[in-house]
Amino acid sequence: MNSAVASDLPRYPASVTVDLVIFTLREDDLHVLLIERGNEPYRGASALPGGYVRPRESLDGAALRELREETGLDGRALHLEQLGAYGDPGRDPRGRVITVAYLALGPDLPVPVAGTDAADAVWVPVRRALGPGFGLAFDHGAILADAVEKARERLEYTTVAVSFCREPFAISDLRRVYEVIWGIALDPSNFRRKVLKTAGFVEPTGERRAAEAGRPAALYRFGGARDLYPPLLRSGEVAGRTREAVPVGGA
Amino acid sequence: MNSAVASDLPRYPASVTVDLVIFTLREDDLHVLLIERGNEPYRGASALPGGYVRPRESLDGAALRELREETGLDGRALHLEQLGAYGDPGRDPRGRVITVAYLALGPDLPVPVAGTDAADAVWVPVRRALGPGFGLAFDHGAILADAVEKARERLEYTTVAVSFCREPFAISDLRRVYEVIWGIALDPSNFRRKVLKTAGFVEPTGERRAAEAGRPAALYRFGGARDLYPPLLRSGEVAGRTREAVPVGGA
DNA sequence: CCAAAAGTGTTTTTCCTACACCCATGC
DNA sequence: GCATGGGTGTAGGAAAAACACTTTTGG
Repeated sequence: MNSAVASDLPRYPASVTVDLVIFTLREDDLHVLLIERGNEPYRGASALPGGYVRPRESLDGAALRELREETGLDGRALHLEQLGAYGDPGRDPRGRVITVAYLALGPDLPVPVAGTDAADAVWVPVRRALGPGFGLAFDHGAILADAVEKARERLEYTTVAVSFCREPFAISDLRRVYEVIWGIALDPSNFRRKVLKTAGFVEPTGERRAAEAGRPAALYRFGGARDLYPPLLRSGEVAGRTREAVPVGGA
Repeated sequence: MNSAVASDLPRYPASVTVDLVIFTLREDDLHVLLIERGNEPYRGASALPGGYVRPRESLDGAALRELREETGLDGRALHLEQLGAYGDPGRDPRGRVITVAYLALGPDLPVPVAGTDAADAVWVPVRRALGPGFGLAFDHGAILADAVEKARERLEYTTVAVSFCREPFAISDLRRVYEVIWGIALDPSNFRRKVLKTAGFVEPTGERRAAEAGRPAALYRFGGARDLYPPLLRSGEVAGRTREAVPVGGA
């Protein structure tokens, strides 16, 4: 009640964790890194990687550390942003645990290395992780669904799609990111024009890539721009070529 | 280090608070509700209203309760959404306190009533609260700056601007919301067309409002739509009529 | 009548969409 | 050659921007 003052000593002890939603593209499908829980509660169930925020650690710092521990990757190499805080009273049966969820996006990452914390971590197609009968631990299903929607939205207004591509990449690689995450097919020529016209989205390396089939593709690297202006809106879908979208409850 | 498992008992006790950034428009200026701290630390400094999340309370629930306590208003009447979590180790000298910030938007709200928790709460122009020499407590300056940027962004893609208008309102009232928060002048006729063309943004009441000057304005109420598609982008500024923007470090 | 704000109409420009077509490579 | 994906050209349309103009009120 004395909240307007908020100067009493800290009260109502709780634990604070970070949980990571690490997305990558594997075999033209959106995958999320999940670990299998070895202890109660939810023993044997899959969960998002995460852990406690340490006493002298910032939230971002804890997320970076967990990312390094789980994937062996430097967080500065991939896109990392806060999704939001989740703190429903019943979300952890052990007591009051608030978690701060982070969204991480990276190019086709290596299968987690044995010997690390992430020995039991696996890449799971998001479609399957959100499907019926999968049963993610805690409220991680809701967090994952929010993350998918956030990622879709970020593709519209920012250049984060390049985080999924290893440099150098072709325009079609970038297009595939949009198609897989949005679950729709895009017109290759219009997509290309849009990307090239947006200053700072990509810049040519001058190289080309040997073709599996067809003409070799010119290669690009990230151009440094963060925002997409004007945005690349989801509406521009090609009729009749709709991909299967990851089903998520309406935004 | 055992973070991949994350099944140990809760550790590293911390306190969790919610802080509210409550925005309203007063005299064609964006204002934020601030309280004066009566206790250490930061005694005498201004701070965002907020308080501890109680043991059996959700984060959203705590935000709604604080909002009611601070403003006497029902949170369902205004727009309320989570901004994010802030948890740098040094942000509260008393110990480990993580705060979850919320953004609340409402029409010109009454001056807080004496006798409540908010007796010492006042509306402060955001420009002044962020200006030099104001010195908000804790990291509330950073939270406020983030809130301003978030609000600006929300105006582009959603219909939240109506949250600042008391119904029924004129199109020009709505336009003023955009102009004040974005700090730019908009073309009245183009703005009008855009709003009326967007299905569900506003609907006519049939009434008109007596004019202070000029022709009486037709009145509208909210139309129920949440998203703006296509968005109302900030670029559409009228040259030469730039308003003073609230200065905030680049997005 | 004048000032001021509401509201309409119209032209220009910019961007998106659809789709036809050419290019470069492997087989 | 021909299949396959990369890449260019272009016509049509939707929407935003710029701005001239009309309407309705109070003085």
